[in-house]
Amino acid sequence: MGRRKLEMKRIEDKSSRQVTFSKRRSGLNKKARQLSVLCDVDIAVVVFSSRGKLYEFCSGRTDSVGLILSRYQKHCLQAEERTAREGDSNDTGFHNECSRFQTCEELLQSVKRLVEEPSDLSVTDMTQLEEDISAALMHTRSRKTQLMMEYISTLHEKERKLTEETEEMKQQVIAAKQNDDGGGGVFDLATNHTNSPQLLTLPLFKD
Amino acid sequence: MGRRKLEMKRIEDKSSRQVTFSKRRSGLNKKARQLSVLCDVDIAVVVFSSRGKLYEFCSGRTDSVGLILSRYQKHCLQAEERTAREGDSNDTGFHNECSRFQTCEELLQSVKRLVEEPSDLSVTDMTQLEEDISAALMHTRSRKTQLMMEYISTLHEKERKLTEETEEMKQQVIAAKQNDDGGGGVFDLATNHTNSPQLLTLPLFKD
DNA sequence: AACTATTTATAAGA
DNA sequence: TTCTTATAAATAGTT
Repeated sequence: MGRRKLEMKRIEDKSSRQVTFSKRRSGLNKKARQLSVLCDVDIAVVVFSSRGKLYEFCSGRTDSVGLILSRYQKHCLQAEERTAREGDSNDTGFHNECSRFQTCEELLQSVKRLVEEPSDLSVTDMTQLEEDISAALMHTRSRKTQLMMEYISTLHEKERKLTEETEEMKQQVIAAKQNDDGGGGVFDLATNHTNSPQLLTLPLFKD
Repeated sequence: MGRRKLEMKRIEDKSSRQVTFSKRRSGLNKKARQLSVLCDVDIAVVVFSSRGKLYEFCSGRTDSVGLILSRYQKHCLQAEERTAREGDSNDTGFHNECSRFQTCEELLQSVKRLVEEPSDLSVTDMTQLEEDISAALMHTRSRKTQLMMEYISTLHEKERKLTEETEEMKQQVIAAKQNDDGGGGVFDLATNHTNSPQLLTLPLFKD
């Protein structure tokens, strides 16, 4: 759409590539916003320009790319776990690759044994063990990062709510003060039940 | 664009909402693909339908939403780091412990060389390299965790302050209210604001 | 940044 | 669902 049809390949002229980027990026965001509103869905769009600059969009319902992304990660991990379980249903334990260790516990004990008593296991065995441990480590790390990101998201949300509440309070104080001055017929008793949004408990790093 | 202009609000009819979702989602992906090709950028799009189903798109250059998202997280953390240490600009290098590689760049290039051209380096050399890389990885990880913990601390602090402020406000409102008690009727004007939850934008890792 | 000639996307209908 | 088509929307090149 435009004066002529564009070939679908990288625009070589830097300047017009920049212009097209700007126009089409806003177009993409518009489309994303429309889709999210019309169809009632959550959308996040992340763009990295060739020079590494970050552009992001996300639908208003969540209003945080990070929130959608942590949801994405959670979704992926769950899918991963599902397929892992499908693969062989007798493996109740930790993950696919960990062929010989049913549980994390078991793995750790094996490692301990190997460290303590010089075993007669072959290099192949050790390689397998190395891979198992490495896989477990990867899994742990990814979960750790995911949990931290989620936790940060909840903190952001809390911050938002508290800021909101404080703003509200300020408004009320101003209103109340004005009532004192004028002595007129407007009063404010609302603060007793000012929807205090239950922000107190804060479980650190517990799912 | 269609037989008639659509209002920009949720389509109530479930069936046509589904049809529109399908059409517009593919449209959005097409737009994203075009933008990525024409302007040579990386794009990830994540959509969660209202029933929690995940749809994802990402540009072919990376071919992994996860990759782009981890880049997103990295970007955010770096931004956080920058703002966190506005003061001390004397630490120019990458890490302390990594003995032979001054910069991350240098280390990565060395590794690349070793992978590309079958080198004549000895096992000892490779072991050293392995240890260097491992050290860099450790360093990176520990720094990442440290930064996230610091960030969480600042969020906790913020939360504390906001809670405090809110408490104070409540006291003020109560005090103001008591001054009014002599007056006649009791009215409540405050709930007007209370009921508008006003979802504001909350940039993750910027502040 | 605005303006159009065109192309493209898509809402409704088949 | 898939295709068709009238119409709305996006945008390439221009000013």
